[in-house]
Amino acid sequence: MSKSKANAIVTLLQGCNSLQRLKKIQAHVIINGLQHNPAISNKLVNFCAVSVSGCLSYAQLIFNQIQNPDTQSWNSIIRGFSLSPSPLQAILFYNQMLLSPSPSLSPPDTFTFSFTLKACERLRALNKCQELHGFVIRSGFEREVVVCTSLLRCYAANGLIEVARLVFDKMSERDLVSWNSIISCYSQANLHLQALEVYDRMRSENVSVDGFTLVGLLSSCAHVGALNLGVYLHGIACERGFFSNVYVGNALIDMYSKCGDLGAALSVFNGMKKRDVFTWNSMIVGNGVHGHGDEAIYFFKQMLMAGLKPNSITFLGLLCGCNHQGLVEEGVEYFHMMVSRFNLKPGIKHHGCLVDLYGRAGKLEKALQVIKTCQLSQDDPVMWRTLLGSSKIHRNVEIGEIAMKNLVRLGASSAGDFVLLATIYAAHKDAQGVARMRKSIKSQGFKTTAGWSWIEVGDQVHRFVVDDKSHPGTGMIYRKLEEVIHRANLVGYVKEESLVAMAGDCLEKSTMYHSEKLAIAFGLATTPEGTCLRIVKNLRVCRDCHSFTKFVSKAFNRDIIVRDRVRFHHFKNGICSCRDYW
DNA sequence: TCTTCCAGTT
Repeated sequence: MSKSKANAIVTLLQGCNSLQRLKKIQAHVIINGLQHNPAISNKLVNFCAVSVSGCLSYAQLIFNQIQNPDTQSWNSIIRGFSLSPSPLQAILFYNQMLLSPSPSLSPPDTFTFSFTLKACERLRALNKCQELHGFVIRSGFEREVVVCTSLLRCYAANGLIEVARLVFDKMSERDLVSWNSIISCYSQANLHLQALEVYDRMRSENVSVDGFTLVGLLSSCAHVGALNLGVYLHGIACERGFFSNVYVGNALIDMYSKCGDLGAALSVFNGMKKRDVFTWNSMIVGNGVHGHGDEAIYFFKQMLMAGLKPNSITFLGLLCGCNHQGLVEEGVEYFHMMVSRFNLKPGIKHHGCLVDLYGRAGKLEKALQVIKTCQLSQDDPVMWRTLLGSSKIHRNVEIGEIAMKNLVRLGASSAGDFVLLATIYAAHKDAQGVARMRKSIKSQGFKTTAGWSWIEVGDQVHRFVVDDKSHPGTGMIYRKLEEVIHRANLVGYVKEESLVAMAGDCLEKSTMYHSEKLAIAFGLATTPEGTCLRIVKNLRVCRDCHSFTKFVSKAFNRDIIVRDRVRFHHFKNGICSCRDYW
């Protein structure tokens, strides 16, 4: 067999772009007796496993015929399977590799570890990840940036973010991908403050950012409502030419709309040259959660005109918009359109939107019917809780009790649910009903979810919980709060005693120092006159805090935007954008 | 070779 023939075939393989053509080349390989030439086998496996999707079984066939696969061939087949729908195969090949008759001829290298770890990441195979970690250390690969980055991602995917951080901290050398990876791992683990802290460190170490960094950071800014930092990152994106990156554009839209600035989201949208489904969805969802149903519908229509196919998230955004604006007919129409026009099966969340849509509009029987006709919904506490919420708005005892019974049946009833039903009884002056609910709460010893609020001042995000005393400026904050309450009282604020307070010591003790009040006091004390305060809260705003914030916006002449668990409240001059309906 | 965006979740 001549060397030039082998070289010619390798060249042919390099230009090959289809399986059909590959099979022809393979025929030449066999005719010329080159099937055991390692360079050629390598190229063949690599081509099938990586370059053409769906050829993995063929790659495996060729691989099995290689008598003594070298490291490169093993890597090709492991990589192919690590990215495939069956990553477990990649791990099996890795095991085989270690057990091969002459392991010294094909020792695992950087590539082997990173591909196998990718498979572990996708499979959430923690044990294998730990085993690999040990081997990486023993074989001296822990100095390799790529291997360590793969390791940290693998730990993070398995929920061990602290271990991921440890791996990151111990790296002798880091590249931009490792920085980006730790940021995105934090962001995906909902540890947004940590993600933003990594950026502080990047800045102090003079590491420059790229599109990936920006996307991870913007996503965290969106979640904690860190608008100032988001705006700063927007500036960097424009300056360094990342604005044309569609991922960055989408992350910017999401950040602006989650931080309550839909105008800025729109201008980013308008400036984008390339838009994908994410872009449109971000606009539709953004308008939806702000209660701008008609705007969401407008963007949906534009999206169709631009030739894009909506997906299930598009419809969630649309339904959410219809919901907050009370567009019942439109919402129902879109719900049915999912199947009839786009062949998308509504999921549990779409049903949830429909229940909410009917419920808020007072069509409680219809809402109940939706739950009853969907098998999945009947066993979902969120559905019944939604119905209970609607029953409270419309003071419907009968449906409220049905919802409560089902929550109890599912073992999912919480203190908040009993409070809701108690409110309905109270509205009907049913003292016995209220007493029964109070008793249930006490006897079952429910705990409420701890509420917290963030506020961004400068480039720092400050977090407060109920009756928080942990902030370094606690003394100043509480003194300011006294002053704020006093000035709010002067313009008409009266503390609202809610049923929650009536229920006494089994629920939150004091509505005086709810986390948003502390955040507001802190914001007023530390920002210049006239600055808009933006607060993000994990729960719904309570009646008293809602009223308090309205009066504060008037007394201090400040715009205050509160993003609660479900929607935005924009307080201005004593009035809230939700018109007290939330 | 290692990295990214849209919902909702008590």
